[in-house]
Amino acid sequence: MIARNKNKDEAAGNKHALPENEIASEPTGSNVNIAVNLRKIPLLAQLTASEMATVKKELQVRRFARRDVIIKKKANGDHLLFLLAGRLQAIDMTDEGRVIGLQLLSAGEFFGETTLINQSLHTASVIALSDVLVAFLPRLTALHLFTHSPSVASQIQKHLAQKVQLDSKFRAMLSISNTAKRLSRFLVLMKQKSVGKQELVENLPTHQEIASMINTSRETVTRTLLALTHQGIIRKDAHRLIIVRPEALRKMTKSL
Amino acid sequence: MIARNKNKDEAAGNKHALPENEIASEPTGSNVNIAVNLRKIPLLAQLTASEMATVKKELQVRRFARRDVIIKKKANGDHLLFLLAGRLQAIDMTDEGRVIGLQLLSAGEFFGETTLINQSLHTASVIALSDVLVAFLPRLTALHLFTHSPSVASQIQKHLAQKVQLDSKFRAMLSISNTAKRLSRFLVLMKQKSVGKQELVENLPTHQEIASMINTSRETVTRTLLALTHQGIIRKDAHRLIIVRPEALRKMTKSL
DNA sequence: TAAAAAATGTGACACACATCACATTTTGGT
DNA sequence: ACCAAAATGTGATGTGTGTCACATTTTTTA
Repeated sequence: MIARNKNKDEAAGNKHALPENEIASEPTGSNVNIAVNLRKIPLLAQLTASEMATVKKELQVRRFARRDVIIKKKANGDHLLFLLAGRLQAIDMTDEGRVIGLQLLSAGEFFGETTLINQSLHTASVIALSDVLVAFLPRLTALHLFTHSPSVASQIQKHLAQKVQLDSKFRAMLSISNTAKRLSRFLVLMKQKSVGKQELVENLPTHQEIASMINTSRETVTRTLLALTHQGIIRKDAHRLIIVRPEALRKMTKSL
Repeated sequence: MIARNKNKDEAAGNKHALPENEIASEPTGSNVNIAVNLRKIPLLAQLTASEMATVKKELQVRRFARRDVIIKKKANGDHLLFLLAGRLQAIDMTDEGRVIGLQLLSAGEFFGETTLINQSLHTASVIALSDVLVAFLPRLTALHLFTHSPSVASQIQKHLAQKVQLDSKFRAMLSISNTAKRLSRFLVLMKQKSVGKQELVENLPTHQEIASMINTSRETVTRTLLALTHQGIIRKDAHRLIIVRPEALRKMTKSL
C-alpha cells in the first residue's frame, strides 16, 4: 500500500528528512525583526495591556523556507508557536518512512499547545509547505496565559474541544473503505466558503499531500479527482478546487 | 472491505441500532438512588465544599443495560456525564452502516465535555459495552465548573490536550497499511500495566470491537491474533491479553 | 528564459484482505 | 443446568487499489 520513498515520486519528500540524531531544542530558522500586530492573532487579541507588553517583549519571530522543519517529533515543547504567514503541515511518519499528513495550518493559527499543556514531547513534526513566518512565545509565558488569562484559557478550551471533534470526523473519514468515497468526504471536510450553490476549497494541497492525509496513494488521488472532474462534480482552477455540485459530492460519500 | 451488516456476523451489531428519527434530549435509562462518592471521581475530587454541595444536589444517576445508547450522535449536549461503573464505547457509523469504534471508557472517566464546550451537537454516539452506571451533571453547572473551578479547568485542559495527542497516535496507527502491523500497534497503544517483562491488556474488546477500531474485518483480527499467539508473542487468558514478548510485538509494527 | 525539479497523468499487474459461508466454542440469561 | 445468542475459528474466492514504470505538464530556481 502507498509509496515507499524508493519510488521516484516520493523521493522528493525525503530530501529534507528530519535528522534523527540532532535534538533541536533551540528553535532554528533565521531571526527577523518585524513589528507583529498582536491584535491580529485571535488568541492574543483580548489580552490586557500589561500582558500584551510581556508577550511583545518575549515574542521572537523567525523565517523558514519551504520544506524546513519547524517542530521535530520527540523534541521538547519550549514554545507556543504562532503562524504569522504562509502554510504549515503537521506530519508523522510510518515506520516504513511514509509521511502521514495530520493537519494543515494557515496564518493566524497557533500550534505546539498540547505539548506545553501535557509537559510532554512533541508527538508530531511540523514542516513548512511554503515560506513562512513563525512567532515563538516561551513556554512559561504561554502556560501562564493558559491559566491566568480568562480570554486565553477559554479560547484554548474551545480550540482543543474543536480539535477533538474534528479529529473524530477525520477518524470516521479514514474508516471509509472505498477510496473514492474517502476522498469525497475529505473534500467535504476541507471546503471553506460557499459561493452560491458552489463550494470552494482554497489552497488545495498537492495530490501527494492529499494522499498522505487520507491514507491512499498519489496515483489514486489523481485518478479519482479526474473521475470527479469528468462527472462534472468538481472543477480545478489554479490552486483552488470548486465543488460544482456539492450534493452530488456528498452523495458520493454515501451510497455505494 | 469490512463487513456490511447483512452478514450473520455483524447482524447483532444492528439490533440496537440508533433510531434516527427520535431526537432524545431527555436522558434515558432508569433512575437509581445511590450515594455517589464524588471524591472518587478524579475531575471532582478537589472541589470546594460549596461546589461539591451544588454538584451533589444536581447529579442524577442512571442505570443502563449492555448495548443501550447513552449518547446519540447529533443530540444536544445537555449534560456532562460520568461513568461510575462498567464500560462504554464511543462510536460513529459509516454511511454503509458499519460501526467505527472511537474510544473505550472505563469507570471514573467523564465524557460529553467537548459538546458542552463547543455548544455543538454530539459528534459521536456512546453505547454501553456492559451494564453501566452513569451520572449526569446539567450543562450549566458543568460549564460553570469548567471556567470557575481552577482545579477542574486545569484538568479539562490537560484532558483535552491528552486526547488530541492520543488521537494523533490513532491516526498514525490507522495509516499503517499492513493489517497485522496495525493490530500490533493497536495492542501497544492499548497496553495498560507492565508486569515484569510482560505487558497486560485488561478487558480486551471482542474481535469485532477491535476490528471496528482498527479499520479491518473481524476475521482478519481473529487470524492475526492467532498468528501472534502461535509465534508466542501474545497469550490469551479470560478477558485479558498478555503480551509475552513486548519487543517482538513492537518490532512487528516496524520492519516489513 | 532556460534548465531542473515537482507535480500530474496513465497503463499493466499482483496480492492483501474483505467477503461469504459455514463449523465450533464460549458466554449469558432464565 | 440448559438453551439461545455471541463470539471465535477457518477455507475458498474475487477485487480494489497499491506499486511500478514511464510520459507529460507545471512550477521553481538559477
